[in-house]
Amino acid sequence: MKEALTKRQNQIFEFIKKYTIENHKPPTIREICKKFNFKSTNSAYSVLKALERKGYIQRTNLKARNININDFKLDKTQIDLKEIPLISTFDAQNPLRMFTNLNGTIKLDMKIFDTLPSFAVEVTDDGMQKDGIFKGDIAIITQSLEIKNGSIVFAVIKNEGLIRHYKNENNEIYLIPSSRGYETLKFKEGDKNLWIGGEVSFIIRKLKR
Amino acid sequence: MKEALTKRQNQIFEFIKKYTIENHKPPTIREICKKFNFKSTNSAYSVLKALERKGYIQRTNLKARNININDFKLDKTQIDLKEIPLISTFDAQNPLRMFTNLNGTIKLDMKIFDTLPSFAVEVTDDGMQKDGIFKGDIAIITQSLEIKNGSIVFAVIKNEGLIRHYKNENNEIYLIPSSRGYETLKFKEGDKNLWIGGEVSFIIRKLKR
DNA sequence: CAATATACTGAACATTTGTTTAAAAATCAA
DNA sequence: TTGATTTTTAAACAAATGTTCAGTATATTG
Repeated sequence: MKEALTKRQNQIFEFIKKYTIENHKPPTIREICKKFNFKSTNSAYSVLKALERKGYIQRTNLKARNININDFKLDKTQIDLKEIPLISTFDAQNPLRMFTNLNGTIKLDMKIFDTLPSFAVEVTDDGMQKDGIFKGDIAIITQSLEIKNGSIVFAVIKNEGLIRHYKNENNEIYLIPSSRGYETLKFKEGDKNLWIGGEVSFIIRKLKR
Repeated sequence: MKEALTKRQNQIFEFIKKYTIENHKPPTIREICKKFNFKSTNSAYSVLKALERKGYIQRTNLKARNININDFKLDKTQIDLKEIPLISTFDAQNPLRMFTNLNGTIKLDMKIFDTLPSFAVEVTDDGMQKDGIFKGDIAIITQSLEIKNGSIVFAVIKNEGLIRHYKNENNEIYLIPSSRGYETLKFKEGDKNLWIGGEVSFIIRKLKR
């Protein structure tokens, strides 16, 4: 169990968490000072040292904005929402166009959906049923640079969107379903007809009715 | 419509997004240089200027780690949101007690979660895997007066919570799993050891990692 | 072709940001 | 009360980080 925080330490810790969630980066020491009307940077600095000693944050000396919050994902006090587009039209050749013709947006509670999602899309077939992903589910997609083999991705092929397992081998991209009755698709890397939107980070399914 | 990015600009833009997602803060210019083996900070710097001019990022002069990705804007309005408790202890004899010892709350966007949910609970076993409900999923429960046979319900038996199919026949309540290896449970109607919390209206599953 | 944008290097410079030291006041527990 | 810890101020310094200028090379476009 971590050592308890003083009132001031907790105030500053909460501020750091809130700032980080809202701004996608931690505050500088001087920004903390401004928030709490500190006249000296050492006011905030010494509290940071205490927070680090007690195990709430980790820092690297001399690096700007280098407060790393421990157990960031277990945080239950913060309520923060991110609004992401729900896309409904698909265009592999021009992915940006998909974001101009939306089916509205969804607000997600970042306490639960904690991977900086990029957009949402409705699952259009049962090709991944074996993985518990069904037609009609809403898939939350997180864009990432490197996608590992085996990851479940959202792919756009021409004007169709699909959820499939991803495999890249010898510059060939395979989109592999998990259920029978669906074909594995094969593409050359760089094929303009294929756009990998990102990894599926969450599934939301409506059950009732 | 945003102006298209060059290959290099896109590489760097993707790197910034990935870094930000993984580190909860944007990279410094020198960190970008290191990633791409640039010898001069201006190599990255000039690309940042291009990304800003094309509307993909926003920056503030002279601030460390001040790349703001335009897609990542958080929304703080609370319209159409409902906050529900996430329960983690179970007590069939005294259900109200479960709501005093919470594991926090979740905010749901009522555009998606549109059935007046009552509370949320983590799925504790794989007894409903055939229905695509896995251990670790978050189940959103909606209380309702009439529960039809076949509905998927959240039931509390003594001090344990379960997701099962519901069946009421001849004043006997059956809790039926969908996967092999799990037993059907049978109760007399009115049994104090059983509390039906409501129907499962949504399932949220984290996939990545 | 010329003009323009992109992609980089190199070196200095400016500003922000983190760090240290010294000290005073406030708080809290023994 | 006494002593330890916390909180805060103040000032100077060190390091990181962003910015600018000058220049080369390559591709792209009209």
